[in-house]
Amino acid sequence: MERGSGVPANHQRKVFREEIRNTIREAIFAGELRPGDRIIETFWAKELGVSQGPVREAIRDLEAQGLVETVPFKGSRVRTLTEKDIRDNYGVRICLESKSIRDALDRLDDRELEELSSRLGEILEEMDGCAGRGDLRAFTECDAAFHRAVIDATENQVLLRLWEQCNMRNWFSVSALTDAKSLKRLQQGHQRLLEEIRARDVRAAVSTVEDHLTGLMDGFIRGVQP
Amino acid sequence: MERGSGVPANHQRKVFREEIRNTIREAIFAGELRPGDRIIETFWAKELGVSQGPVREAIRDLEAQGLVETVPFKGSRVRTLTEKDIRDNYGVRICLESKSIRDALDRLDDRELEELSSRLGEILEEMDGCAGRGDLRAFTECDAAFHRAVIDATENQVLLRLWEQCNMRNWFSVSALTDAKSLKRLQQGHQRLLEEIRARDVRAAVSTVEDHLTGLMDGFIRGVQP
DNA sequence: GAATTATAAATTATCAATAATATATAATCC
DNA sequence: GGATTATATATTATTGATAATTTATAATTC
Repeated sequence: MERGSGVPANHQRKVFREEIRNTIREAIFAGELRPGDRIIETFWAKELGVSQGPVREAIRDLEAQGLVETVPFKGSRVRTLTEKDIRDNYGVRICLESKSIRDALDRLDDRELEELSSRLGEILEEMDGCAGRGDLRAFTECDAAFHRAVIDATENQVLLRLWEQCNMRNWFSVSALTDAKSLKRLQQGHQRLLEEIRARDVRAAVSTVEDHLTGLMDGFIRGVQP
Repeated sequence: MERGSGVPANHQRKVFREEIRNTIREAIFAGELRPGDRIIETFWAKELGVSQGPVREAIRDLEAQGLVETVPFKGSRVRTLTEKDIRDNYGVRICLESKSIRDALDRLDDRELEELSSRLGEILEEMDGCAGRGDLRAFTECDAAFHRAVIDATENQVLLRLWEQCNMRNWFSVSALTDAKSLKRLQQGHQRLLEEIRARDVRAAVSTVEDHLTGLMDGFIRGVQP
């Protein structure tokens, strides 16, 4: 893990911890590290050619993100999600996303709403492509981008920060929603949501987003608990 | 910072990081560290007789809690809250607390609701005492305990975790609500809230909690931006 | 004197080594 | 043989020292 030479004089200088965090997170998403598996500081230090300290910090970051559980002096493990964990999570996420729709429609004027709609439209096109070729990974990114765009429109940083902690996009690898038909259906749900947002129909949009997220949740639960 | 002898063989062993975190947080709440002030790792290490590492981790914790901002290689500062930050924060908090009321009333049977009510009643008594003697600090603790009790009743861990990140109890030191009269009024608001919860009147309770939190927010904003 | 470049000081980021703690394994006792 | 105690091993928590980086100060140039 070299540094110094090739790295441009970037102002927001990268720091080991971040790279390590991303590497471990990738290992989790890729399924190399499965729920319940231990994450051993010294192992990753050796693996990545760094010392224990930065690895520790990276693991703490993942802990704050809810991906990892740590017990003092015993160590860290990839968090195991129970069905209840997932339900709790989606419950809160629905709550936050409903608020984001209300707030966004409240504060955007017609021109801004049109901009948002066109941005959402672009995302939907890409999402459609992902659904067509059954690319779950990319689809999940689009899905996150869609919902995030609405939250961004509220310009509420706190809302964004908390939402990121309970959008479980990262856990997609265990999801059961893999077939193209499911993805296509999901994409159509977003299409409908976009139209309702554009029409400033808060009630309908909130209801649609609730249905959508509940559906995701069910797929998730089936994936985790087969 | 001794350890070892007096500490009981507690299963959830304390670790330096936590003590340090609490100490620094106290310094922030007590106003020793004001918004914008730097938090220097080596200073606190010397101050507390520990090394730099645990202090670093403690600061990272505070960062995750939103109390501190860090830029790589430059250091950490106590976060400065703008009026917008506070509004965003309370907006989300209202959202989460409204959900907690709905969910709690939804899942508790009559006996459980009675238990919750009596617990809330106890807290209110203590709160009344705090208001009487104008003890803002203790009052704030009671206030947090009250709202937290409702959230605990939902048994939704995610809700609890996110709520803790946007309950700004910790920032009370800059609050303008110091006179006994204000505290008394706040306490009465909680009394009313308790009655509405006990009566399972979701709509009224949600409305009351919105008013209450909005009032807190206004006091907060006045305190920050005099 | 203003701008620019060197130098020094302060601070963070990382490392390598050690202490503290927990878990696994072997030895002992009954 | 099963329970209990010692021993060894693995891992985390902490330390003290060093490298990397930024900020402040002095020297230089025009």
